[in-house]
Amino acid sequence: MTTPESRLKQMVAKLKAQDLRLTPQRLAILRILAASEGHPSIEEIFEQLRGNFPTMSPATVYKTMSLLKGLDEVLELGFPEGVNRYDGNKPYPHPHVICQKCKKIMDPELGDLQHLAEAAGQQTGFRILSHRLDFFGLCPECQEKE
Amino acid sequence: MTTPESRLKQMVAKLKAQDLRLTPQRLAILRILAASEGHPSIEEIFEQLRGNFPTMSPATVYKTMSLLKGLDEVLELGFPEGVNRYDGNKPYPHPHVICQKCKKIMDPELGDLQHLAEAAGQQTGFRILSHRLDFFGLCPECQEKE
DNA sequence: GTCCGTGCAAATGGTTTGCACGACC
DNA sequence: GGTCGTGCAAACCATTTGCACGGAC
Repeated sequence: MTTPESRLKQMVAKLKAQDLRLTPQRLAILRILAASEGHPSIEEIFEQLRGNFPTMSPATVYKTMSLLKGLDEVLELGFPEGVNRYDGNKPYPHPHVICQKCKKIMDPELGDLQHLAEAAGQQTGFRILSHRLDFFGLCPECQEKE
Repeated sequence: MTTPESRLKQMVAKLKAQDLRLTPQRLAILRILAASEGHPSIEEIFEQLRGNFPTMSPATVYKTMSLLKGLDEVLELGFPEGVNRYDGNKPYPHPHVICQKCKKIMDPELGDLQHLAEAAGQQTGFRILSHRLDFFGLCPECQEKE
């Protein structure tokens, strides 16, 4: 089990190792990512930062998330018909369960998909490098409201 | 094994059953979808149609694909960082293998994911309704060119 | 003859980019 | 002090939408 504190240290260490600057804005974003149980959007992160950084721009959040993605310190979940979501706790591919109504996202534990990836690679001749598995449905709260 | 002809008939029947009009443009799009082994984009479909329909507009292709998606006669694969792709042969969720370089898409046969969907639903309390599984990597041709 | 579908053009909206000032190291 | 990061605004671009004409039934 990774704690928010240790996760934060990991990310800070990664930045320093790359000679990247640890600005107050970046540190604040890292704190949110390390502490967040959910899968925040750019907008949500931006709103949390506005209080402490009145001049904060969404562009800075976009750029920081792009940077962290390049360092493999955050997993980006892009959605063609919606807003991107980010996972700073498990920055590697893993399955997600997504509510079609309220957009809540959870992480089920399903074991790994290694055997599926190997089968897919063998059948097609592809060298498989990554994957994404999303389940779509209704969360318990949205089921009740139906 | 479904043939292009029978697949075309299925789609035409679905349109008629809904009292939707079978225009020459729609018929041409259905033909392309039924015959296509690949996973064409709107642009690719549009280009194939230009010859026969000089006045054809991309908007018509977009609207038709949206219509077919609503009828469950085509599977839309949306990509946040790229162009949507469409599968008219298997209009239900199934795994895909995608080349990161040339964007080729293939369908591996991996058995169904029913047990994974059930496990995900039980763990999270979600009612699972759909899913998407993509494997990303390099196709044989793009591996050689590295 | 009616209503739906087509096709042009304009709008949409999350994300990206350019650029100049300011701050981290 | 030099360079990188921030933040404003403008650009981007696939997709969606509005609207009026024309064709399917």
